[in-house]
Amino acid sequence: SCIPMKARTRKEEIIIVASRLFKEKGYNAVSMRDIALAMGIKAASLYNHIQGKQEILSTLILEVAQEFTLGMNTVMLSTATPTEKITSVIELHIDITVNYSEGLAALNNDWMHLENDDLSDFVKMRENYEENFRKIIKEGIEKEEIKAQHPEVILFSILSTLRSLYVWYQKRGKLDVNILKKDMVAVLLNGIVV
Amino acid sequence: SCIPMKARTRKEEIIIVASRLFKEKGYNAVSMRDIALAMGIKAASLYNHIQGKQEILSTLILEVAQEFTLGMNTVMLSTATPTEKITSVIELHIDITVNYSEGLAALNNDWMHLENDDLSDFVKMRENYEENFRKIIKEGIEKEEIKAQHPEVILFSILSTLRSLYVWYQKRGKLDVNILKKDMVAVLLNGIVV
DNA sequence: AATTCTAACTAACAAACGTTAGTTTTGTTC
DNA sequence: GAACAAAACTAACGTTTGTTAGTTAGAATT
Repeated sequence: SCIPMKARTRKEEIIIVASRLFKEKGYNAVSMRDIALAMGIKAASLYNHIQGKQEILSTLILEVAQEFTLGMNTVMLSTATPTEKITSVIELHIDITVNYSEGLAALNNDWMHLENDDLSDFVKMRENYEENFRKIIKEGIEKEEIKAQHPEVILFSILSTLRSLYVWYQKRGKLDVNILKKDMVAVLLNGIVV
Repeated sequence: SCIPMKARTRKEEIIIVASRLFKEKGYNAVSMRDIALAMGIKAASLYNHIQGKQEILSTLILEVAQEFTLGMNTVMLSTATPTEKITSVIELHIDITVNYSEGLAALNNDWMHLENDDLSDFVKMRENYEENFRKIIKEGIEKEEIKAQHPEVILFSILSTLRSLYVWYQKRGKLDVNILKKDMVAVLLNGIVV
């Protein structure tokens, strides 16, 4: 019933299967026995490959979080204009949505169930990411590329649209990525009214 | 430690306290003992006032869902232009965000943990709501008030921004509602670039 | 003063939880 | 075919879960 996809080790297989269940029901509503059942094995067997339930969650989330951090750093180091940078960030989000759909769901919905260093690391990465985005917008306002009003509302509006994208992307059955990128940039930057 | 707010019955008090916990940790991560502790009583005592954990969730979510349905119906029956209707829907979301912040969190994050009729009722209301929103946008395109491209992207973009609003609203410490409405409408309708 | 109602309590339940220990099966390498 | 590692198994553990049953203290009503 399950397509293991690109898993190379048994551990990765477990994480992929678990992430699919997490996406539908949330971390706390999925038991180790649920994951084992979806793998076709017993719950105890999972522990031959992973340390525990927490490890699945943190592996899943921190992998995606690092992808975001890496992408954002690349954008920040570029010499592009603010508008181009925003476009790049939008495209970054869409790329990650397409490639890490399940991990993204866990990142969005279950990050608060991370523990200890994993939790604080994640929160730090998230704050850093938002701060970089904020810088881009402010730079855009200074260079008069972006409207000089409500930078926080702009930041929030773009970010929450991008963060919800993973829900929508699969509901609308796998659109062409490049078309999606163009459309999203058009709507988010230029608005809606004629 | 808890401010009971506008609770009129003991049952409403429990639901308010529970909703605060749900908002932070999610439905499945909050136990009846957690709720009882926050109320300053024992878990078993909760059952003098409510039927079970599920009732808390469904009361919470369906109350807010009905608020949305009611508001949307009012908008649909009005003779306003499509742009005005979208503005009204944005304002509706902000009003509900301000007044039902905790219930909105449950609606967004834990609706899939509803059971039986509650679940199917909710899904139906949600689909209906989206369909009405879609009609408004299409009407706006026909009357050439709204850009004729990517109606689904427009729908998704506005909706996910509005749905995430409850997170932002409290993080940015209680902004003035009327200013927030104006800013949101400006950003969502007119876009970002100059 | 007796009764009823409300809302708390203690005690316990069966089920499900994450996890551990020790054992057996399976497939590969010498 | 013996030895080995990988990956499954059974059985059980101590907790926590939502919930039920029966009881009790205090306030309101009769």
